[in-house]
Amino acid sequence: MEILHAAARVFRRRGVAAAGMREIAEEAGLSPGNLYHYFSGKDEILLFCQERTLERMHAAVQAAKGPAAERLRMVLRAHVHCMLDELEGATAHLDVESLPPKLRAPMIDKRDAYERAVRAIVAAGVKNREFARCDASLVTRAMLGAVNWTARWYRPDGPQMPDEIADALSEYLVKGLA
Amino acid sequence: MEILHAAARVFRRRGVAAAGMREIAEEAGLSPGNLYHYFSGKDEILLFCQERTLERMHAAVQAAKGPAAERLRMVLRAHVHCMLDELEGATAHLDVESLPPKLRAPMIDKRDAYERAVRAIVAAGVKNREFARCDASLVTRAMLGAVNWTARWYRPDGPQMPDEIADALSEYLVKGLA
DNA sequence: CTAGAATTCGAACGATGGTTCAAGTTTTGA
DNA sequence: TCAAAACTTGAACCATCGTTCGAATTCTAG
Repeated sequence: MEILHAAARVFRRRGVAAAGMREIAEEAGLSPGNLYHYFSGKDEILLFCQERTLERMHAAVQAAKGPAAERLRMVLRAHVHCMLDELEGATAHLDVESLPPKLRAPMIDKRDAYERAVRAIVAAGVKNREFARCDASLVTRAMLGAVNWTARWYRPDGPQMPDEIADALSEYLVKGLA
Repeated sequence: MEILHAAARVFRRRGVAAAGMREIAEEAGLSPGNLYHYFSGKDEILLFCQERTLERMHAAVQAAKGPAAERLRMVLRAHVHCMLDELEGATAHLDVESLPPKLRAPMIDKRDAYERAVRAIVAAGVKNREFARCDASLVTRAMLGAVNWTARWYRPDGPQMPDEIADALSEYLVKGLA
């Protein structure tokens, strides 16, 4: 859906709270009122953006095979690409609080499930001595923080491509577990 | 200033954009209109909150002595404490975009100066073989992302104290440089 | 060709948010 | 003691935001 792409660009440019329906409408090339023929409101637009991204991240977890270090690198790389490739990822983990409680709860569940999945990889690596002993929960949050943060500083016209960032970042983050 | 503490709590609880002057006033124990006797508006309140935190972080950089690894750990630990100890830190790096351009520019300068200072420690460590070769800029951003992210998931009633989080997190982040 | 459905528009509504202000109250200092 | 300064208030103002709606336009199918 083209509208979601447009909305995601505005969310990213202005921040979710500051993004107005009028600006989203203009970015998508239709009138403000017309948005409501496709979505019930701003909340639903945000929800769809977030679900899209989070499903892509879940898929990356499922697709990861091999030793824990390798799986972790794959997931983190996919996560970075979600954040940077299209301009949509930023709203996923980053603004769950903007949703009304009814929509927020299931979204948080999915986000937590993703975090648990990543943590499980870390824990598995610790168990078979691939990684040093560590607080898997804390380390997982550190990793996710580092990758989520890319959405804040990445500039498409910067010196590095998303792919290089994904490589270098995931390598550094996994290295800290050795 | 007690008002700044109250404002910071509301910023943290609701997010900067969703925090209203009326709620800040109530949290601070005075009337909405009275806020304007102490600050020119919401923007200025946010600015002061951010400056306070950032100055504390700069101070931590100045205070750090010893080998690069040790200095880095000290800075990161201080950064985490800034985020979690008082409830004020979260607005610092996290919502610079909410400021109007006039106030934002000098704020971004200070934030960038802090980032450069941290990066300088990383680069110094690489230069004297304390750390492995790496992209100092990227690694610095990864570290800052990880510590900034703590403000998102930390809960005062959680199992870990800020001090434990600061220790474990800084240790993991520096370990990735070995 | 045409009737019905789908789409599109933009003005208007109600709510909310930051801010102002005239008027009261308290504090200060001589 | 008392006047000036500082502080405090709560209502009101204005802009903006999400949303609604009736009407106009375009698309679709028989």
